[in-house]
Amino acid sequence: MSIKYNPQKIEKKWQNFWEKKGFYRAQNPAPSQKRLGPKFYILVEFPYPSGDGLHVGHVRSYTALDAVARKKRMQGFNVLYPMGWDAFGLPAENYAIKTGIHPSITVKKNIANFKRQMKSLGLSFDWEREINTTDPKYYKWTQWIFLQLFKNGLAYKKKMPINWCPSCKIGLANEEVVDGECERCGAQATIKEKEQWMLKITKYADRLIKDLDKVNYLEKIKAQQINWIGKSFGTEVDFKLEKTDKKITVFTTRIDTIFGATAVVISPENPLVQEITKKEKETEVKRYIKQSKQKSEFERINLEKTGVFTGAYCINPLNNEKVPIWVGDYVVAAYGGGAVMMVPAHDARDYQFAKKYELAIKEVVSGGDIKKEAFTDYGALINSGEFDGLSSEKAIKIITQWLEQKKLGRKTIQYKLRDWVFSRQHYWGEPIPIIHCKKCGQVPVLEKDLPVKLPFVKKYQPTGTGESPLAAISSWIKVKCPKCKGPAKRETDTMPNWAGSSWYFMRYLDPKNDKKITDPKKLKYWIPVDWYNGGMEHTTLHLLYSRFWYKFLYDIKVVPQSEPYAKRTSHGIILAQDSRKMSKSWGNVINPDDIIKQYGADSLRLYEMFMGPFDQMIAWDTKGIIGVRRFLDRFWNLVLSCINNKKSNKEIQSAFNKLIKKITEDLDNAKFNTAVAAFMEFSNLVSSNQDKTGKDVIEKLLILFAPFASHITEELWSLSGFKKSVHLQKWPVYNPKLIKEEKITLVIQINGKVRDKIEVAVDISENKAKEIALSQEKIKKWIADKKIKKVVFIKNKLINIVV
RNA sequence: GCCGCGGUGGUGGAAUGGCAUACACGGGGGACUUAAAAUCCCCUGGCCGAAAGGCCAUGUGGGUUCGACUCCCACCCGCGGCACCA
Repeated sequence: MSIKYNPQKIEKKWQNFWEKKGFYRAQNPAPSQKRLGPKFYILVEFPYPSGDGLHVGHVRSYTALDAVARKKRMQGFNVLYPMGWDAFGLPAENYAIKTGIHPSITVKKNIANFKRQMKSLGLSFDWEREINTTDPKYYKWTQWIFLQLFKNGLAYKKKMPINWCPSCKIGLANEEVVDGECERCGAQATIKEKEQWMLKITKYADRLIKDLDKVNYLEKIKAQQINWIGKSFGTEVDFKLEKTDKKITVFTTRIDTIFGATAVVISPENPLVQEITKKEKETEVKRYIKQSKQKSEFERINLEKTGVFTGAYCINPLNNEKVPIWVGDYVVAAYGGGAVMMVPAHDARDYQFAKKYELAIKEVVSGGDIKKEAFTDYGALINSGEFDGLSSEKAIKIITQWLEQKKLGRKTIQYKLRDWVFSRQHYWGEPIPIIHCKKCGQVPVLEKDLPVKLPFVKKYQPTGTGESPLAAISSWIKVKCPKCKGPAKRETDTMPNWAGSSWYFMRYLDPKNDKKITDPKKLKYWIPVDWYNGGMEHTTLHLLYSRFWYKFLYDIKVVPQSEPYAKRTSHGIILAQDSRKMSKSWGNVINPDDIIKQYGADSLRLYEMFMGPFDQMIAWDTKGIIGVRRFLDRFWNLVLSCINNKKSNKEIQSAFNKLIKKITEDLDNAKFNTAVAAFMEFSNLVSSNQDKTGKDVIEKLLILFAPFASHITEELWSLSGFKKSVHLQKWPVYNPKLIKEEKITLVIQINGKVRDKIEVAVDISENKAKEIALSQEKIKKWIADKKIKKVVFIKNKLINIVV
């Protein structure tokens, strides 16, 4: 064995070679390129280029899908596998506050590092299409989409509670609030009302659920999205206020229990509170509302349910009973109108509330023991007048119809999904392209004036008023109103992190187009993304947001389909060796650079695919990577010792054809771990049959293995004397004839237990098999003088003799 | 509480109705070496047995089936998501 496997020596060489040759550039369709082959668009989530560099979790997703991309190219597909940078975000801004270094400089540095790391892994990204969300040429189009949303009435401003740190005097993003405290200074975070830009995602709630039928996402992803949107069918009922024409409308999914409603409870935020509260109760109610405003989210949810009587009453439309109206902060303001009917006998929360305030508990559905606890199941109605005896299911239908006829209620659908809070009071984000004019109101920036560039500032410190740092740059703020040319002011809020990533997959198709967001022809050719992989944590935010934007773009005829991603998978996170999360503070972070340096990129790639099922969480184990490296060493020697042999024998050929089948299928099904295991298994077979394995199989084996270990295969391929890259070879196709066995091992069972195995010709008949089986010494012993009751024969698998 | 996923050797895991424990790690033994590392070869679920062989074992308890890790029912445990959503 003359040459030794030395990844450090060969990997860089081939990475440079591939880059120079431009193998991985996707071809856009043009009239002259008729024979491009079918397209295949593979997308992995682009990273936020943090100062910490690439995480082994990124590597897991990128290398697995890199293997898929490489295989698809070899199968003749025109593959697009792009990469870019989701570079707006708080860490860069916080770093700027600390050091005064502009975020764009930090980001540039981090991107260079990420890119170097990705290249050192031998990933086949098409770097010609690299995008960066903080590039004005990119965010011009993010702003453009916002303008379309605004013009179509889907972007609006509304007073919303935001997290506020009274010590830093700054609005906090949800992720900056840890256990109710400000992440920076540890002060108790409070709530502050502020005007916020909102996007009307709720308008798309139903379609976002329904269209999941059209796509191939992992079931758990679909389930989580459906859950998050939270569609529920129910009834709205109007409770007339006593002695007025006003009414309170409540939402319920259990209209069958309305005869048991002993109070109506409205949330403290409900504007009706002021209107209805009786004089004598005013101080008490005001005090209560003030108190609940000071409560943290945690307190509101976990402490005892509380409330206060307003002194007012309304009328239950079913039985005309007088029902007291209470204010309670356990009622969610933003859901179902912020008002509920309280049915203590049949709702656990209402039961608790009623016990505390000694309100009546009236049983109207039989089946439980309401002295002990609320009965929340369906049952037969009692104490419900003309509806007595009906089942809950029927009563829900009939009572709703009754209400509809009398115009006192209606069937309705509620969603848990809320509109998307789209404003951030931060510097490092896309400026929202709106101009405020005293005369004309909110005026969109003219499209020809896009992008609204983020101005350079000297101070990134928060302003203390809750406005973004942009509010301090008067020269930037002062503009002419595009409509009336009068003096006006720019919007100073910026967009959230999620903005740039909500449409980035479109820009890869046409990254340099400055006339259009993307050429429609290219959209038509490439979209949908054929396979999108990313983290489970993005299911309910990024994935949903981007589907929403895409559907909107479809509605305004910018894109040709209504769903952007045909298939979505998710990789499990990689924990540290100690099974905790990798974190700098724990000191258990694995840096891909170190692994590559020590074991080579191919070992890292292969290990991350081999470590366990792709979608499952798993702990890092450095022992495992040593095992993979050992395998590569053996593989190297094996190839070199067999590559000049003549022809493989039947057994090897048959095993190899099975391997082709397995690898092809496993890659399509994201079963990377078993694919790698199959390579190991086949190598073990070759290892003990070296003289029977020839170049016919070895050459194809290199091709088959190239998507996984892209460097070692390229080196061995070239050592074998080939000039053209292994990655430009055709993907092997298995020969069904060679896969078919001539002989099989037939399992003989007695009463379902394996007692013997025999080698027989394939497709042996039942009678023949039975004859042979019964003649086996071992089997004779088991049967002895017992009577054979039944014989089950499964062709080419087993024969089971029941005695 | 609701939704989803999972529970298999000492460890990561394989097998979705038909040979349980592939592949790898770790462990044990041997070869090579003055020695060690590396490498190579053999063994490695538990129990009984000298061996042949047998019995037991896929979270627990039932069921369906000639046959169950796999399907059905009930339960226990772990993980992830949502959660005062009426």
